[in-house]
Amino acid sequence: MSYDFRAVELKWQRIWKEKKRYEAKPDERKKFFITVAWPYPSGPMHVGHARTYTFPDVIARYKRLKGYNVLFPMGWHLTGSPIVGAVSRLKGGDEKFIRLVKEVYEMSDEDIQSIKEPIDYARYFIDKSDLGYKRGMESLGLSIDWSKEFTSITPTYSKEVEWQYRKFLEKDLVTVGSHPVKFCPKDNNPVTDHDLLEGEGVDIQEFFVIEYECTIEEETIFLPAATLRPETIFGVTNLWLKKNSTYVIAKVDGKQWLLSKEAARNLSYQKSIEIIREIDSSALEGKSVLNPITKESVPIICADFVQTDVATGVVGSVPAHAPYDLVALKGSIAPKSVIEVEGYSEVPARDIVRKMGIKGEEEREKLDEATRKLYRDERLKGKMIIEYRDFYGKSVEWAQKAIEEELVAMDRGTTIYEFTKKPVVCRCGTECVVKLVSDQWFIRYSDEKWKSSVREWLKDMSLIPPETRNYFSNVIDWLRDWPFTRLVGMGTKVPWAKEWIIESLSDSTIYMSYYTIADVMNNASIEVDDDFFEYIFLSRDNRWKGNEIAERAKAAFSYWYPLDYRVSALELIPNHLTFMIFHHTALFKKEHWPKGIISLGLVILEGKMMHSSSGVIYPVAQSVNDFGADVTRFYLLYSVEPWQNFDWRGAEARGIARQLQHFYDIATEIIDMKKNGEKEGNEKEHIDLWLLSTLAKKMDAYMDNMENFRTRAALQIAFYDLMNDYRWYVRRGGNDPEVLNKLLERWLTMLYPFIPHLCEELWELQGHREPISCYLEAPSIDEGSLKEESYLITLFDDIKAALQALPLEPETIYIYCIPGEEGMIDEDFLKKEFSSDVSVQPLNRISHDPKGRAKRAKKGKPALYMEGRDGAE
RNA sequence: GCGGGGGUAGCCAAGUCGGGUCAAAGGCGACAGGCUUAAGACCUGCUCCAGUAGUGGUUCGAGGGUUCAAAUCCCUUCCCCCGCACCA
Repeated sequence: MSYDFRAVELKWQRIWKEKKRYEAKPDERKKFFITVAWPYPSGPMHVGHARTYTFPDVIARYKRLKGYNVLFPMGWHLTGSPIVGAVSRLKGGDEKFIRLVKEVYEMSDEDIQSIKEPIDYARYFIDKSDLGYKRGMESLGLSIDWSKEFTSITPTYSKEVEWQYRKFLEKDLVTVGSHPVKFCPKDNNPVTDHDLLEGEGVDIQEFFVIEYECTIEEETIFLPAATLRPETIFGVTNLWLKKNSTYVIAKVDGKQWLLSKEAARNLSYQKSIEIIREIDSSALEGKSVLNPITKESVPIICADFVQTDVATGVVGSVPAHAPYDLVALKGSIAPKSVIEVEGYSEVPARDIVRKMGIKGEEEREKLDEATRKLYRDERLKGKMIIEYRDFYGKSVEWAQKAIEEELVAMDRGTTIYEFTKKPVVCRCGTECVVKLVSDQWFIRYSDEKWKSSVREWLKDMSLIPPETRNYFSNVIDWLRDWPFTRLVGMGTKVPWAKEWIIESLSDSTIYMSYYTIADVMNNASIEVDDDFFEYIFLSRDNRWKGNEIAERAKAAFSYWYPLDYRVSALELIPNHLTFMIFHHTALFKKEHWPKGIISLGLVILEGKMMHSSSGVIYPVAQSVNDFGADVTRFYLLYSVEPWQNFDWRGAEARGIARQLQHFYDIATEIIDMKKNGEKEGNEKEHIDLWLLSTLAKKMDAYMDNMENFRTRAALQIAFYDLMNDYRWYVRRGGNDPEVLNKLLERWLTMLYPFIPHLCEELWELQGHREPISCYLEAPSIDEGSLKEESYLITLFDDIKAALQALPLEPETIYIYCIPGEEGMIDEDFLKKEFSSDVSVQPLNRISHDPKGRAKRAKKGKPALYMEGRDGAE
């Protein structure tokens, strides 16, 4: 009978919803609380997301089978700028984006018209669109408790975020400082990589600026040379300015600097700059400047290769170690070596220029490469060879730091920021600059005390897969202060600085705690404050004590918390997952710190990365439509373990549909046998005992895998292994309806977490009134039947293998076995299987052995001899 | 550069921690046969090479080593993927 996946799935989804099957309330049972990263609904839900959410569903369903009271909730992450950006692109008539939205996201003109605010766009992808997340999750049959749904901008939740950050302020875990960002001068806003036309992935680099004093028209002017290698200051032979170019004299943080015109503009986003007058570089050629460290006087020289739009437009020249400088000087000034490095002569820059065959300063690509290579070698292996204080013999890295400190101390050094690659262009067409955002707030993850408490807790956490432990530990080590405030996007405002918004990763670190109380809060209309959270989370007595809402929330929190498992992605370990641990340790009592983290791998589509923005996606809605929810779920879990990367291939999904259909057919046959009352209550034969015993073994293995989240291994056992066992049973003549129904009962239970609709349906057809549960106890194991059957299977395989190498049709198969083993050989079965006569001859009763094969018989492995139909062997 | 993961038969992917039972699970694909009016459905078989007997040979990125024995342990080397922070 053809099984209608969709019809049955919709039926059960309706029943689950009507009976509120997955709404979890505290009770006397053991609890299991699992959460998964809430989606950011900025586009369609695709099969990659489907795996992320199906995996915890499988675990949740399994835990329910094991008798746990399970909470598996869901919410929506709306914080941040992409949704806001999408809406402005929609409204601004961005053609490329509108085409994507229409063709891939299936938005109609009306849909687009209806979107006025960012929240409308988010809502569209939550539950309005067929491709939306909530619909996708429901169509997959996820056992989510929707009564606890909320978003990251739900007002009461924002109150919790505010509480969290005020606590941080109190505990001195936040600090204010400055931070460089990519910035569009026209939009007057920071830009993210997604907002860029050009320059995606370009980094911001910190340059050190050395101020060289110079007297110009009787004024003291500083020439700020930007460099990545301040230690080479000992080898500076001259300064470079761009030939015939307009420079300016400007007041920068109280001092007079000479800057290129472009630099003055760019740097005005980092420092206070007041331009005094312009001056052409030619007017400065030949003047000399004072090296602040060596006190030497070196000349200013103009050259073409200087880029006025990079850094300051003033460059220190170190011909011994900088290929550009060496080439540009053309030997007019002798290089001064300051670093000695293995594999190079006294003037390393000359070596590499010769080796790479660089002819002139116009060969920029080669010069850039030479610069990179030389810098790497010198930094890694170089030693300082200058006689200055204790510098001689020290590493380049050490010297760099020492010089920086010294220059800063003598007020001749500072830092500026610059892109690693230019240009960086905003979507609006304007070239971006590096802006130094002052009064940017940071979370002080660098705090050693905080780090060590996180490290301590990490030891006790269950981390899946185990390799992630190391990863976490490294992340904790190199985690720096995190700027958590933004100027754009949706989110919660920083309570003490309302012009700032708390950015998306930073407002989602402890939201799991809110799930525990979300249903209470969703149905209450009260104004909460910090005290409220102090009371329910930390049991600090205050005016909320005795308040009905607060008491209910408190009870729910105490019951559900801590979080048992957080399900997320491998790529979130360097930020979100680690932040979560940090924040919990800082805010909650130790008994409420998260117990485990499962990090999932990514999903690719037919070998390609899926990106909603590129349109390379396979939406969940389509998969469910094409194959059904159970097939989609099964397929997402059967081929690799959750933490491995998964490649979605349509051809394989089709194969699964056939297999599940087949399973359905077998199951209904078994059910019909029972209905027809065939052979009820007979004494159990060997093969019946074998089936139940092997089933019991498989159940053990299944549970061992499920407990360790190896869903793939568990599913392989629960489906394919049992399918093979079933086939073998039937092949061996097994047909006891009672035994088969027992098998099916367990089979359905084991498969239920993976393909719940199909299992519920068959469970009902089998005549059960109650929902599937508690059928995970295995039948007893009859070791004897297992042993006997495996003897026969080995024999069967041997005969098959031998026959394969022979071109004959066997007339008689002679089997020579150790005396006593003959009882395990089912002659009738072998006769039937090989359409041949079978003669079993124990070694002490041999009657026919023309080739003397009997002597090859071993314990557990009989010897064989076969005679063909034509008389010939 | 730093950190993490990985390279297994036509493809995907187990196995590697705890060497042997590994020519190496499972799936997909291909092929053959069966069942059928027919089938993209199902069943059986087969898919490194050789073979008139359950076997032999050569394989697990490359090279070397340890061992009676290595896909599995050690060393060297090549290649691929991911993260490195304001992106959710």
